[in-house]
Amino acid sequence: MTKPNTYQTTLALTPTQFSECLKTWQREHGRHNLPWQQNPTPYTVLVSEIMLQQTQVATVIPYYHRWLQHFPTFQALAAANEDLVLALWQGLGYYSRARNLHRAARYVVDQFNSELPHSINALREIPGVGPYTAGAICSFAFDLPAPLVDGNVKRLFARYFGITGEVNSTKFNNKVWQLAEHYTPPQDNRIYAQALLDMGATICTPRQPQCTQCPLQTTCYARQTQCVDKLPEKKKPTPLPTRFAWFGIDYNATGVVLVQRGTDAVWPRLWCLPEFLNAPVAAIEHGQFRHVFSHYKLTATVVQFKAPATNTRVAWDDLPKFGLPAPIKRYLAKVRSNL
DNA sequence: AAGACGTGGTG
DNA sequence: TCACCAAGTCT
Repeated sequence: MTKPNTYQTTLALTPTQFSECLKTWQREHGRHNLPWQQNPTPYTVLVSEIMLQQTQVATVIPYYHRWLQHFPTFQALAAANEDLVLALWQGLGYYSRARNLHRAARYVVDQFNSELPHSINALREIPGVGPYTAGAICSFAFDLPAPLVDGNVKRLFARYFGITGEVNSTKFNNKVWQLAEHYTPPQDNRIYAQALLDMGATICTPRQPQCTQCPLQTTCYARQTQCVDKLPEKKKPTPLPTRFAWFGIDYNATGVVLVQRGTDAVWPRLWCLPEFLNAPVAAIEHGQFRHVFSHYKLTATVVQFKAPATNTRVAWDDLPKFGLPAPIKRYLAKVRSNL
């Protein structure tokens, strides 16, 4: 007999009660003015969901508007040039999302006649669309009953249902998805799904959750047992290692030499100062910068060097046309301001 | 299964 | 300065 990893209180709401409670809360207290909630189409839902992966709402908003101005439809995006795609994603991070979204548009145009399918399985064929995004598209684009699990849902469910085990372990994830499916309402899933996200973002927050404002407080496992700050269980993070890198700079009053990075490195396909694999010998240092990634810290040294005449020299005024890594963009802005 | 993959906001 | 976090996916 295995120990159950879920503790349901006798007070737990039925799926119907649970979804009705959340939907009522959403109508009164949820977010209704986000840009992608205004006249949503399957395309705008896909764009917003990809941009919102691991990225906060406030950060996404300006990118979302700019994106739709340049690429209003699947067809427009499918026909776009990759440099413009990356330039418009510049600063958002996780750049494979941009290339996947570009590929997704081509896939939808070619395979689905420019219309998103309604089934989870078909949606999952699309580059960059994983289990969460497929559920989000069904929910937000089509108002269909489909489970959706993101960080908000994991946190809210872990607390409400008392799901133990390390967050993102296979066992934990399976349990959350199982509950998400069980509690998905057959009708009005769009507003229910939005309620899950908005509750997680505004009430059931990671730190200092607003339990007194929560419509689920009287039946919440964590609230009843006063372990809200213990759930979901997180693995202690290992400190980030530090790596070193060296970049060469060759510039004048007109512009600066840039190279396009490969697909297998960080900052794939972005334009960057040329990177040296090893510390250059006897080079003149031009400057340094530090940068923190999700999985390591970078200490970078920039050295002066003479680039081959065949290298691309980008005019200062043309930099916005290229996608540059955020720290490189900052560094070059400073260089230019000192000209 | 675990690691790669960005960045900016916040306490 | 620093730890933690944010609507995950891919390999």
